[in-house]
Amino acid sequence: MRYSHQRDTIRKIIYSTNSHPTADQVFIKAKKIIPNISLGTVYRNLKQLEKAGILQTIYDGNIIRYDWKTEPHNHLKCKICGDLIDVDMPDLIIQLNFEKKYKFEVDNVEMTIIGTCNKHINK
Amino acid sequence: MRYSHQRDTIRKIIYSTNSHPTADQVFIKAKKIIPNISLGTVYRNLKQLEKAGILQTIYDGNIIRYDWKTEPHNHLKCKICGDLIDVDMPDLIIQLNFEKKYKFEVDNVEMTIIGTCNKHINK
DNA sequence: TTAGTATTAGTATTTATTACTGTTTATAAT
DNA sequence: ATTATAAACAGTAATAAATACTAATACTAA
Repeated sequence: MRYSHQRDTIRKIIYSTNSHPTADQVFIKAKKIIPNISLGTVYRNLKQLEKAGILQTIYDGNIIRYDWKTEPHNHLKCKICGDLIDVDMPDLIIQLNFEKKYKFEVDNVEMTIIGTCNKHINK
Repeated sequence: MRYSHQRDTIRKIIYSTNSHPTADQVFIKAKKIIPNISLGTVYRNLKQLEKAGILQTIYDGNIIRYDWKTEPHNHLKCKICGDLIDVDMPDLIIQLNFEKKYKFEVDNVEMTIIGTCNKHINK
């Protein structure tokens, strides 16, 4: 993969946040650095970076978000603010259960836990 | 919610399959019963039936599918044939862990386990 | 039976994403 | 350094999923 200023900018945007931005949000940020960058360029590069294992796509309902964290992990989704919070999960227990019970070879587990994050819990 | 032939047909279509159809797949089936049914009608009624708790939406990647099973459950997704297989999950363990660890009030857990289903495993 | 309103079919619009095309740019070889 | 070449680009058009709109239709309570 040849170097390009646009792709590098897009990568840096993803790597500088934990907010799991959408393609459009990346586009908005990228325009502040490269004003005439094209939305198609953003989509194309996000896809390319994913393919290269440099970032990961996550499905938040029916919209696609991008995450620099490529190790397996899952998300807590706040129903109030919509924030996605990264969590590490011991998938192994689940994995083993299903392989036996359903004769199903597990590759990975996509999990979103929906609820209320600590910002909205008054203790 | 007032009776309508269209809505009842749509409900019956969902309730007669375990294939978790998309809105478009429901539309195709519905047209065989009501040839001039509109796609908008299908979308509107699926949404209405979901709101009424009569069916459930599930996110398969970034596409929306519909399921008559409204009790909490999760899915195994076969990467080869794309089939979604219903599974019951003891969510409670996960739920309790996250509530303590992240101060996060869990409502529900959306989980898809991706891998290979038993149709493709030659034993 | 009728009045009132939810629902409909059909169409237009919106939103997210991908495809296309002529131009630009990174980079390897001269 | 110059050039050749293919990757990448901006800009635009096209596609697909879902929603919004509107005049006509059809439930259902009175």
